[in-house]
Amino acid sequence: MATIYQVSEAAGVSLATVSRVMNGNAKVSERTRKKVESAMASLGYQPNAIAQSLASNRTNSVGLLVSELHGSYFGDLMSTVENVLKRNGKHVIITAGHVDEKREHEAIEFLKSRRCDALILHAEAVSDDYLKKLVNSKVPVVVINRKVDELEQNCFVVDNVKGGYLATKAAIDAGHKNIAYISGPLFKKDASDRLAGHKKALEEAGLTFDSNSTFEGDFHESSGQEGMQHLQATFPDFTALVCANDEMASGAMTAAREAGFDIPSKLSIVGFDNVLFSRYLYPKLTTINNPIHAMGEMAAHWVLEHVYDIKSPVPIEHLFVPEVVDRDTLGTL
Amino acid sequence: MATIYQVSEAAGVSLATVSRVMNGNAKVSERTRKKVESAMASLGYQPNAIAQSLASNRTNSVGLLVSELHGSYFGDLMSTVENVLKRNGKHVIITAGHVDEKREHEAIEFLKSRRCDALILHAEAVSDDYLKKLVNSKVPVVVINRKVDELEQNCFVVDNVKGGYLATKAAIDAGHKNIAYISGPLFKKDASDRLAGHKKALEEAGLTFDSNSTFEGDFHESSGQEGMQHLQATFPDFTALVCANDEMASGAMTAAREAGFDIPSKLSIVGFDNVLFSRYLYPKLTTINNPIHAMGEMAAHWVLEHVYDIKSPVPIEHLFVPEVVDRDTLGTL
DNA sequence: CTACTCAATGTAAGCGCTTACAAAATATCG
DNA sequence: CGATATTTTGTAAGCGCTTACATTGAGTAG
Repeated sequence: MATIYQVSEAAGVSLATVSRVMNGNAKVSERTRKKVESAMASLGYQPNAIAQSLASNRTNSVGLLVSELHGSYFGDLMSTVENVLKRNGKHVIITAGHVDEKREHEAIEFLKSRRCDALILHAEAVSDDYLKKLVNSKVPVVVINRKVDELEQNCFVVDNVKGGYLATKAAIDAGHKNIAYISGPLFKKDASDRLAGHKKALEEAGLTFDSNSTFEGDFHESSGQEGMQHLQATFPDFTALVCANDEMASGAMTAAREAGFDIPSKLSIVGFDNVLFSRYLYPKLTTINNPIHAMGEMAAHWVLEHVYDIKSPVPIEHLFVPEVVDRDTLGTL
Repeated sequence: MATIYQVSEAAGVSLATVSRVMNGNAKVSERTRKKVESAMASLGYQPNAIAQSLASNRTNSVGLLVSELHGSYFGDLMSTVENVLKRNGKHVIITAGHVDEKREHEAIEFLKSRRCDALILHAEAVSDDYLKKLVNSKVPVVVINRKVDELEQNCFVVDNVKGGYLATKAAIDAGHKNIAYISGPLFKKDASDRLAGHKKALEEAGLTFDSNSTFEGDFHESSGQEGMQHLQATFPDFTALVCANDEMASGAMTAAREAGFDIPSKLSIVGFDNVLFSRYLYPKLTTINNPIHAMGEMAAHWVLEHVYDIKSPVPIEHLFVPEVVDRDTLGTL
């Protein structure tokens, strides 16, 4: 593997000059630039990014922490972030935290040890305090899908309360009065916010909230099935079921079908997130759009602007509004 | 950010000693190890991975190229690879090639410039020659889902011909005689292999292959819908439809439903890959298991064994056999 | 022709580590 | 107890770049 030194020799110039043409910054005469470039080409020279980073204290890479490497939600997030960053010549280093405090912590430390120029975190398990400390350290950080007090400027979140509200409101508007709810794990802020929105919509419509109408799931498919089964016992007669995400809605649909409910004639279902596969489901899932794409883009632009001085083409927003995606699983009563 | 130098000062030892306790390799007396460790702790020292890499010529990271960062298939692959590598203290740097020769090439060059210790490539667009050159250069490379002549030892593939054969055979065994097929883009080896398997099964059963019975899709959902519509015109009366992947099968199911076909009573459908969501579909998709999980694991173990001298717990295999996953979309005639 | 600019290039000191090799400290043994 | 083997520690030379500063060499004005 050729080094800059060999290039400089071949081109008959100094290291500094080669470095200059590589970085295109300083003024190099056309003649020597040509010489250097042809030397590079003939040696198949490829700069050593590691050495560049060490010397320049810039890695041109931003760390991205997600909970999992699979799943539609994270797939969308990773894709979006990578796209806008790559378009600007920056690279993404992705790690997974698996919603586990220790592993998230390690993942973040890993990204820091790789000297990422900035971090984009979808951190679910790590404490607010840790995040605050992180933000106050040297490395620029943005947090996705989590609002931390005092860190508003670094957070990009969807209005989960509103989303939860809209989901249930849609069911109410369709004439439903007995509405069951499968929540996410309530220690997670987004899950509890969505539930809060659900309650708000009920209240506003003069419906009373019955604690038997709710099942606490874990955001995974299977807990949607469990929830459906559980709710049939604790809260029979519900005509609509709102789920805190699409995975659980899918599970609930399966369970409902097995229990002989036709969707949506006998049971309406509303999801949340609008992940890609929600549209492949049958019937196509009515859900709440979670603008993960927009948030990822915004987070990436924030980084470009704050770290690399590349102005964002769009104004930086921190709060995103969810919307109802009306498809086929919500029937009028 | 503390450096090794500051640690060495605080502990009253030399750089080398600090380095030694960090790497745990050389013999350091218990006493000085303690001193160094407490100095590290009190300084919050975190080694600079970049500097370590430059000095040691080891990055402890392996590059992973996938076509996309989203999608079940790649999600599974990334997860699996990351899991086994992380378990062994290695890190994964993920990039996307987007099935475009130029972008794949760039992505690989990026991984090389980051001095990854090894590369795991799901490369679809780059030429065989390029891959051969790559393998013959310094960096250890493994290729997933693509068999390159002369590079058998570096390739991990599923037997696509057999998979295609099994899918169609399953339909034949269920009594179907008019079997349509939606293939992937035929310039891709896996797509053409699967189609070859399909033809082989037909032939073996004494059924003649009618070119009107086939539609060339692009492996995406929407081309499944198109394919279904197209085939109704060119090859009416088919009772079973075999699709070269699950996404297209899902699209075909949607189109079939819209056209009023009940699945599986009026139309049977068989997919390929057994991605996660195939089980969420309604009816649950009968498909061919593509052991992407196993391949990812194997690729990771190959790297651990060949690059890091960590013996693989399982014998290294290069060819994986697909199997039928019998669910609800294949009906007997 | 000399003095002075200013652009183009070179020199060399790091960046934070690893690791041969050398030196010092300690253990072993007759 | 001294000589030798062995363990522990230190010294210093890189790894492949970037970049502040120094140098060179034209070009320009007087």
